[in-house]
Amino acid sequence: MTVPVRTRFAPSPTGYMHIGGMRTALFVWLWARHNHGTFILRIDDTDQQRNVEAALAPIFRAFRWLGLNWDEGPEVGGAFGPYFQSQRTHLYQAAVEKLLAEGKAFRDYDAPEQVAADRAAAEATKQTYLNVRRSLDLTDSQRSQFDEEGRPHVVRFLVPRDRKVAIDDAVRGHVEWDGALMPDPVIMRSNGSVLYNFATVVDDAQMQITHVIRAEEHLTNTAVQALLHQALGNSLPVFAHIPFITAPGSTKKLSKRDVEKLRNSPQLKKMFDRADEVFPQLGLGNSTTLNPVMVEYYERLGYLPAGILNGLSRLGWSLDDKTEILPLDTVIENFTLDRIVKAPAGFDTEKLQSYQQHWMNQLPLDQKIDGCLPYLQQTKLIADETDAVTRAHVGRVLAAMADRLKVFSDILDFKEFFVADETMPFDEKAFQQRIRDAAEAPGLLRSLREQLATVEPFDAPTLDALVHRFVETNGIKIGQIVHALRIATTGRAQGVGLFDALSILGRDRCLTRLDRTLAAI
RNA sequence: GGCCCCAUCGUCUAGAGGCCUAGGACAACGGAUUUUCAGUCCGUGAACUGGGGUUCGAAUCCCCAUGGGGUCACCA
Repeated sequence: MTVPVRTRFAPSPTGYMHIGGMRTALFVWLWARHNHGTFILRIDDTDQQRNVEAALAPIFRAFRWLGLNWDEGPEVGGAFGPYFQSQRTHLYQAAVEKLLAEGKAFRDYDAPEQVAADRAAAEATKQTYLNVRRSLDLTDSQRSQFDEEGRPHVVRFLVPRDRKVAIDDAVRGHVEWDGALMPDPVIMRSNGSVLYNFATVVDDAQMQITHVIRAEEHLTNTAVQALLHQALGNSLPVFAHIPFITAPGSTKKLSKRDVEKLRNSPQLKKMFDRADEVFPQLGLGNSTTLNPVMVEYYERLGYLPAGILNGLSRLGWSLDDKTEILPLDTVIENFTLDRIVKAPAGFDTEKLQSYQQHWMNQLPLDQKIDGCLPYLQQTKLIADETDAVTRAHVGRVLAAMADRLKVFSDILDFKEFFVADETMPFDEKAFQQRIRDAAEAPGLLRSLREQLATVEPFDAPTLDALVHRFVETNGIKIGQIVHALRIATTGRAQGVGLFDALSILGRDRCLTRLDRTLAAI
């Protein structure tokens, strides 16, 4: 009989979802889905923050955005709740009592200063620090006296120092530690609350977690946790420690602080700059409020879940020797723990970008429109109420943009199709170079304007033919007119295909803009 | 420093003794296409950390060294 797989991800309410944490969560989720098992979300809020709800919102938001649904946890409930550690104290208390009663844990009355001194002494002599078990030698009367005095104490788990602990990690293989080298960990504070390392063990057992999949930094904790499970009479879950993600161009774990330090690295600079360009327009702050370690950065910039998921899946995992493009279904079907790479993976934002581009290019036009409309609305480039005409216009712009749309917010780089003709800004430098400084440009534009006024129909192929004929008739090179025409009608030196741009704008708007240009020379 | 983990192109990775004169992707570089930009197509350069074993044969197994990293709280 095989036991149904139950996995969990246990975030603490930090106020944002870390992209590396998201990768871990994805792997945990993937393993559950691959096995048709259960994925549980459990909130590690043992250190009682003030505003758990607000700090949790971005985390739930990230899961929802990527479509990583949880089967048990906050908001959905489940048979093993509550799913907030802060509401499970009775379970922890009971477990502590049990260990105490069985002599597997003890009350430690040593003052914190005493413990610190012990530690310092060990360090001074370069010895492995082991807590001194003074309280174990207390007589019963001394102990009851201490309790009567209300002397503060912690509860420590009594590590069996005469043996080793070992686990068979699903990604790292056999790992073992020597109990003789492990200090007795505090499992309950003097205020009666328990520590994470202990709560996790109690929760994993009570929630019948079969696979503890988490980041590598927890590997060391596992020694204590395995011992604790044994002491509590639990069977051991399968552990799988996946490597963390390193910051781009670094060998160190990707952290929020790290990324701030790297904001001027070649790779990340673009990401920060883009945030500073786009987020202010949307009223979302800037690269300080939302940076590339946060999942929300990608969501707000208009990345696709498929792109992020593909990128995250390939960070420390691969299907085979050549498949890069992976729809989620394919990953679910093929995801196994033994294919997780043991070494840390560098977070490569450019590769992420390439997955994103692929998935964006796959997206049907209609969905591109849906994705872009909110950006145009939030920046007042179009009205909040979109009618069919607006929708069609956005569709034409997007069709012309083609591969130029990498993320939805890129639509904001093509404002020329949405701003009023009378106030459309001109790129001054380009205007100077291609129109004012190009001796023949004004005359050519004037004469071309006459032909544009009457040409029928006003569509891209016709305009294309018209301009080429114009070039021939006037004995000029095409470069002598297209640049000027582009700047005159769109205000910019770059953009979509010129004739697409003209036809999208339509005759009237083109003429108006041309007139403005001619008047500005 | 103790304990633990890790080690293939710049980066993500394939590789579980002969299929490897080490494959793919991103990035880089060169060329082609082009009215700009984006793209597309073709091509180029680029790696098994070092040293010992084991073996007929090692990127693959073992040992040592080196390097990188994680962790050592009444944080999670």
